[in-house]
Amino acid sequence: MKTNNGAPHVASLEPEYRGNENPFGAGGISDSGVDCAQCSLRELCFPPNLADEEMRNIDVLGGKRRKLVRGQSLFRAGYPFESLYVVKTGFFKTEVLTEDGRTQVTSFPMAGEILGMDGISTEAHSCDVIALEDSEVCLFPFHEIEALSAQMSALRRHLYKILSREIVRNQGLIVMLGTMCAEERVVAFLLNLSERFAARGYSPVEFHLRMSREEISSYLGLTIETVSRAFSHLREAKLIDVDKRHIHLFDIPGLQALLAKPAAAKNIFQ
Amino acid sequence: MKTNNGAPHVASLEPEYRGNENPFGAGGISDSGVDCAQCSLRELCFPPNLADEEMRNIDVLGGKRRKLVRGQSLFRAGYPFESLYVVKTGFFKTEVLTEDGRTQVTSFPMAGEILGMDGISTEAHSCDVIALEDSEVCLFPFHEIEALSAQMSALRRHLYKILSREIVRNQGLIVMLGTMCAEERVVAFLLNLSERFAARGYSPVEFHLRMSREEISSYLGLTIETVSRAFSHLREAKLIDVDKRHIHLFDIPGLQALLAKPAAAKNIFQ
DNA sequence: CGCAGTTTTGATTCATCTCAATTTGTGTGG
DNA sequence: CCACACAAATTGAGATGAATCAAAACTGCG
Repeated sequence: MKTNNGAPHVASLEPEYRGNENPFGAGGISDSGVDCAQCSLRELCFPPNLADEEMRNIDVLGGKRRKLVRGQSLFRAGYPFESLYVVKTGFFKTEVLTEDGRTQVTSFPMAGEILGMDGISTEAHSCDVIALEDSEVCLFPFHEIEALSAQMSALRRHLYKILSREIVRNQGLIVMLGTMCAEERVVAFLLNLSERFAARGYSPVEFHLRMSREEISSYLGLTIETVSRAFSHLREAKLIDVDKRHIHLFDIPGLQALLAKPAAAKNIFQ
Repeated sequence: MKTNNGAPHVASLEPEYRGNENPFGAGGISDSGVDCAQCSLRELCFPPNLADEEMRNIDVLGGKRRKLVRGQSLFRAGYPFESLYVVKTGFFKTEVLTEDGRTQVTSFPMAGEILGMDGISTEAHSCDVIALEDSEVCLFPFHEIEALSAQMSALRRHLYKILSREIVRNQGLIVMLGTMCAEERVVAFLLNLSERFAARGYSPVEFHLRMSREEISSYLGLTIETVSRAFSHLREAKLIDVDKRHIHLFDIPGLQALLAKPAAAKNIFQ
């Protein structure tokens, strides 16, 4: 985890690939002899310590990729579930839609994160996934993963863990929405992005937001104006600098401290 | 799904079992030759259409049960993950605890629902599970399930689906917390309980709350007072009757209608 | 350069929280 | 069985944080 403090190095997950406007279907899928064993995201996609032979199985599995242009959807709610996806480059949002017409952004997946797990349950997706910038995903047809997981216990356990990790991640979001005030939510959001950039070798203190205020506010269960005011207030407090979508965190411990004094002080006596 | 409308039949999930005050450890686990094939919860626990032979495998797996008295914890955050559990009788709450000392109830599991899936990811639990009344769970040591799932594709797929279903369930909670106002949350909570009682053959219109107002308000991200006022308001509107923990839903379509007109009307133009 | 969309900022309203008091329910011991 | 204390739930009044409404500033794009 290098930090790149100071230097004007902005975290950049700019897409390596361009073009491909095909909005749907199998279009946009390439099969370009991908080598998962060499992939820098390997430890995010797969269980550690695989034997060479096992890794070859996975190469067969993960031979396909799909490119998406900004704004394009990877899948939408109701689409039949076919694959899991790993973000190779770029940035996405997932948006949940309910029967009664409500909509909420529930995550902002980035490189190495897995998409599509919602679909396993009913064999249809329950959310939209949309690229926030030109992006690329690796495609893993689920029936193939599933079959391979019969023989490869490491893969099977990894799948169980990935699904469970998503459950725990969502629990964190639930607690945020249920217990934090507006400014705390914004801080939690920034610190979460910071950590995830850091884990990928980018600066945890300076980065570019790929999502609009609207998308942030949806994710945080707030209005655009409240998010904007929270940013301004944090800037006045010299904790961050915000210039449009460019974020600079001046004082991460200070930001963390804002989260550490919750109204849940009552719990001390439990 | 029988409805039992009208009749003064109150949903009763009273425990069949009593006693056993052992607060922890292996205490309270019985091995009483359970027969999963005959269990009325079978279709909730296991994949459908298992061959007899496969069902015998599962019987071996699920031979253990654990009884809990009201207030006792099945596990707590930080405990090493060992088993998945299925609620046999009774009622629970799951409570998530964050590093910064926040707490929130995230579900109220009842008969047939599965507990412990949060632990797979890190091999330690991330929440507390506490019995709201004297209860009993069936115990499935995860390493045994996991091993059996190598041979039994139906079980393996069922596990993937169960984990995915929990992800989707949490998404619903996220949208509720992110988009609904206080009264809507309370209505959503009541309708959710109603459906789950109905699915178990109990009355969907008349039931007893096992949880306190405090626990409800934590789950809904509100204060006790706001929940209480919402109950009173719904009673004044003749949609429900509330008497302490006894709930009677007079007008389910009317309640559903309260959820159908969200602030997300703006989305019409997207 | 101008126009549409996005973001910020300000003024006001409103929903929910907070604080406080009352009611109701529950358990205990005389 | 009743009196009492204690906990849970309701209700009211007032404070406040976030939403809403409105306008200005900024950005990007043709």
